[in-house]
Amino acid sequence: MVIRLLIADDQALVRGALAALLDLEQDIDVVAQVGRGDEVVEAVRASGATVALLDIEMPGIDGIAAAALVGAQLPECRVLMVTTFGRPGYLARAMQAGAAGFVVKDTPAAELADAVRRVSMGLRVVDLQLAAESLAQGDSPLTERETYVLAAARQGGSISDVARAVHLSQGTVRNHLSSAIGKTGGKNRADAVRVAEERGWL
Amino acid sequence: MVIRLLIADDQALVRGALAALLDLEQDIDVVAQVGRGDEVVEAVRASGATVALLDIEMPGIDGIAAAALVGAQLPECRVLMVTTFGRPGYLARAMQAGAAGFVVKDTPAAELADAVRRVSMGLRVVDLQLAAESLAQGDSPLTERETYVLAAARQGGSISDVARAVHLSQGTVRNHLSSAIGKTGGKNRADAVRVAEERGWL
DNA sequence: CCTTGGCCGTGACAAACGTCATGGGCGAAA
DNA sequence: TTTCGCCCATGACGTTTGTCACGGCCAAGG
Repeated sequence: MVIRLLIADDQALVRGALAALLDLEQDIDVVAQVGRGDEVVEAVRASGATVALLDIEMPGIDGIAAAALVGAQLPECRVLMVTTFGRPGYLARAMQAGAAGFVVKDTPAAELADAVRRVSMGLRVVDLQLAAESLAQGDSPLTERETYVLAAARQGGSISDVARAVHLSQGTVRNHLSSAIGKTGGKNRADAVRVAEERGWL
Repeated sequence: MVIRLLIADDQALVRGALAALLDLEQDIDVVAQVGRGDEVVEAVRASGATVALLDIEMPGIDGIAAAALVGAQLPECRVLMVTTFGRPGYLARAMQAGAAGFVVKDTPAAELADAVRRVSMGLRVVDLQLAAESLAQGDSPLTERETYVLAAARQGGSISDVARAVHLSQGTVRNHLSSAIGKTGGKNRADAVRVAEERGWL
């Protein structure tokens, strides 16, 4: 049985290169390519793909959200996440969203086709080290609003800027940020943002 | 004449995929692949590559520094930079380092082989829009120490942390940072870091 | 020669920031 | 029902930060 594969990555060069790489395999057909997260579901439907290879960083919606949509609407299509950043939080969120596998972009190219095959057969594919880190670190301790406020503070504006952006009082914003700083162990707002990004909590 | 190509990218998956893509072309032979900047020169020498495809973000030394080394030691090998981030400052620095071309990773895959061929023939390949931005923005207005201090402040520590790291007085650090904030147009230290990174001034 | 500009430092001041205590409203769990 | 945690807000506090004015050192260039 030949695998019908969809590739989603925002970088056209990488997308095309991955397609070229995987098209060399006899048992894999690249039947669709998209560059935005919000085009994934429609493309899977139209192409009848049986496996979707999704990058996380994408315009529109990110790959994790796209994976959740695919899982909900087209469960016969299995999802393999592939991403640049091996952040443990990403793995956890991707699995929660129903992804069947998770591969980072610095795994050898030769293993990718195997990962696709395994996912296609219903197996799970995960990076062991990443899984360990993910377990060790656990879920995000950040509250919904804390995450939201921290994300809004990412661009680097003053408290009042953030407050305007999220429609909250300045005091409330400061409280949420203070709490986020405490939970991340950072010494700054900027530091907290950095840590949270690293952990995949944003 | 067949083109002997070296590919340097820290992400094995991308590296292999690009190799697969370009190996499909009759007039291109991928003769070497490396994952670190500091292995580029030796690999070019050993493989006799005539064109080097270099990513910028790499461990060891970055692609720009590697391009400078190749230009100095093996001028018969032309360099084509390929990078994720289309930062004008990167383009400027890459060209100063002797690169013959500059491609961002969201150009269509079909154009990459052409870019390689043009570079191989001695032509220059640059993204027009990026070149315009680069000219409009000009060189970094930041002073050497300002750049240094700003880079040290990147990790997100307090003034005293930065001061310790760069062996300067706290007051001096604040002056340099203030100046950098003014020149970047940022409203924060964090904001200034963000802007400077975007522009490729770090 | 003298001016210019980068570099380093000090001191002072206003604004922004991080922390804390406090309090009310709300939904979920015990 | 009561408790608990999250959410929102306020006010107060001490600290950090950003800005400015000022002075001294030094190398490059008019």
